[in-house]
Amino acid sequence: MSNEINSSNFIKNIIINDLETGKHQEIITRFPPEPNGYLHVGHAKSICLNFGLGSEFKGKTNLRFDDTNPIKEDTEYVESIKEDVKWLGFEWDELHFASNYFDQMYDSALLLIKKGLAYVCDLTPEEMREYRGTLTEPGKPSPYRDRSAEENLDLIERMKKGEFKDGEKVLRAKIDMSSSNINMRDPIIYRISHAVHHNTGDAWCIYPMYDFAHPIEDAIEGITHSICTLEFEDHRPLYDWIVRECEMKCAPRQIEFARLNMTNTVMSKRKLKQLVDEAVVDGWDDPRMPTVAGLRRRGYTPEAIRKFCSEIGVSKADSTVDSQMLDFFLREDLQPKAPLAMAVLRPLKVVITNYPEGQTEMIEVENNAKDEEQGTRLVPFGREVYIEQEDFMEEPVKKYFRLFPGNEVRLKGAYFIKCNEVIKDADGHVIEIHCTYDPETKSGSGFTARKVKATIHWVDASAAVPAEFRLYDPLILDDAPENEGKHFLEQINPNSMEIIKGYIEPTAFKDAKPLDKFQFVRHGFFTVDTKYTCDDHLVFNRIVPLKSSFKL
RNA sequence: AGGGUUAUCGCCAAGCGGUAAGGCACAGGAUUUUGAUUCCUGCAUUCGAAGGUUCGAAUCCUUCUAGCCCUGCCA
Repeated sequence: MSNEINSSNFIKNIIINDLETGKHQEIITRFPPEPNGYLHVGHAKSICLNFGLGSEFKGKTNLRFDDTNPIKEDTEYVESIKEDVKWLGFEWDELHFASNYFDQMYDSALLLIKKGLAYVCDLTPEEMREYRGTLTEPGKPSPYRDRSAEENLDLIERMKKGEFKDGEKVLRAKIDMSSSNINMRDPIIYRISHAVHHNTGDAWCIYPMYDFAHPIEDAIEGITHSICTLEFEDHRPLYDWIVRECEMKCAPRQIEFARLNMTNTVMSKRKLKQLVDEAVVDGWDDPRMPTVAGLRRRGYTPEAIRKFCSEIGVSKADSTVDSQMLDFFLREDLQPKAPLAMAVLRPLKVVITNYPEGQTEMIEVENNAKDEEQGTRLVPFGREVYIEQEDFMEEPVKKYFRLFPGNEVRLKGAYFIKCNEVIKDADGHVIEIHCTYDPETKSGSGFTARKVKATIHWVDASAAVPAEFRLYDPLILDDAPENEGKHFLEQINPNSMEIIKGYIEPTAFKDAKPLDKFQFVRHGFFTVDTKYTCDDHLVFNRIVPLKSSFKL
């Protein structure tokens, strides 16, 4: 996936400089997710950034699982992450697990102890908090801060052997309890956790903390540019301290950028997990989820997501990208690809009274107006068709130029029809309309004597295939002021999914497979769902509606 | 004695002392067998504010203001 990041950004400039000054001959980046959930579109930004930089500068990019906290991690997540990265179109040079470096990390911890730069601390979490100080007051040294290297070596060994319970002891780096940067106030670098790890099983009962593990992971892999999000800016001094004091051969450079925020989108792994755990959604791949798996099932394409990530840019300014931008790149990508087909979501029966009963003819329709190579197909047409309810108005409003009594419109690919009669049920609802057609107006015949101001889509009533259409709205209405302060589960839009039973023309879908994309005239872009699909009853997810639908 | 960081159009975002790119959104107009698409056109005398340096400042200096992050044995 080369040159999709074309625009300039500050990280690129740093890399160019590092290459030009000879600091590096080759750059190596990495994407380091913790396997504690599925990837979402925010991760896609990081993936595109890291892999994009790697390929643009002909360097390397690793996929590394930052699995240092066994209680939150699972192999289900590592598998899904691998799949999603591949689906997005990227290939990693090396695949690693932080947990495979546990031995080296432990050795580094021993080194720190020997250098007098780490100590075992017996403070309870509450005491620890107290000793840490506050944002405006310095911390005070732990009473265990001056234990001898010998004693610390003995204690860490016994911690490793499992002689202590969870939380009883920790290993801390000895840095500066009065630092204005709280991360430097003797941060914990190892904690005890008697938990089974998805990769190392029960081999370990002490696990390194992120601040200690991450720089070591990067350094071991020779990462030149360690790209992370803004909230780690305060951690950089600690990152550099660890690399230096652990005497790593390679000194990766941490660079922070602003994480992706998008309007109407929940971009928090924790909240997304909650939606799954509390069964608010169908699973991580629910089409309403902003997860990569959800977007895929909804019908988004890797190309559109990549283009989006490259166009939104990379900076350090907190920002919220308008989700309309993603929609735009989706339409742009799908427009020439997805064949145009006819589907009627809310059917209204039209009887063409002067069309011979029992007669059927095949109408030739182009598959994609933008791409002639996609050819044409034959669609059955007969005396009774379904049109969209909104394409008929008994009493037309101003500027309405679709069907109404006395008006003539074209049925796409077929004939002009004129509405003569409106049939209603006992309650006065329109249930059927009667029209006449003009045989001379057949599509392609060159008829020019009269013009119509509208063309509407239709499906043949006897040949139409029932189908289900799922329309989606954002799960969360984060723009609504009345939602402010509410627990996020109470902000869930109860109408985030609308299920509509309608009809599709039979022809275009004979060989439809899950994830095939279609453009339904006037309704937008749809994909065949990966579930709930059987031979004669397809379920379509609406990926994105047309830019602006018919506003009256 | 808190520290870090950000601020360019409604939303993203280039710009790095030589006189404000681009995209999204929006608004007009043209074409259209779907009011979509496509196609033109318009859209920051101004860069958070105020001073200063300079022939020249979004870019340099000073002060101020606002937002975001940091007090997990999470990452």
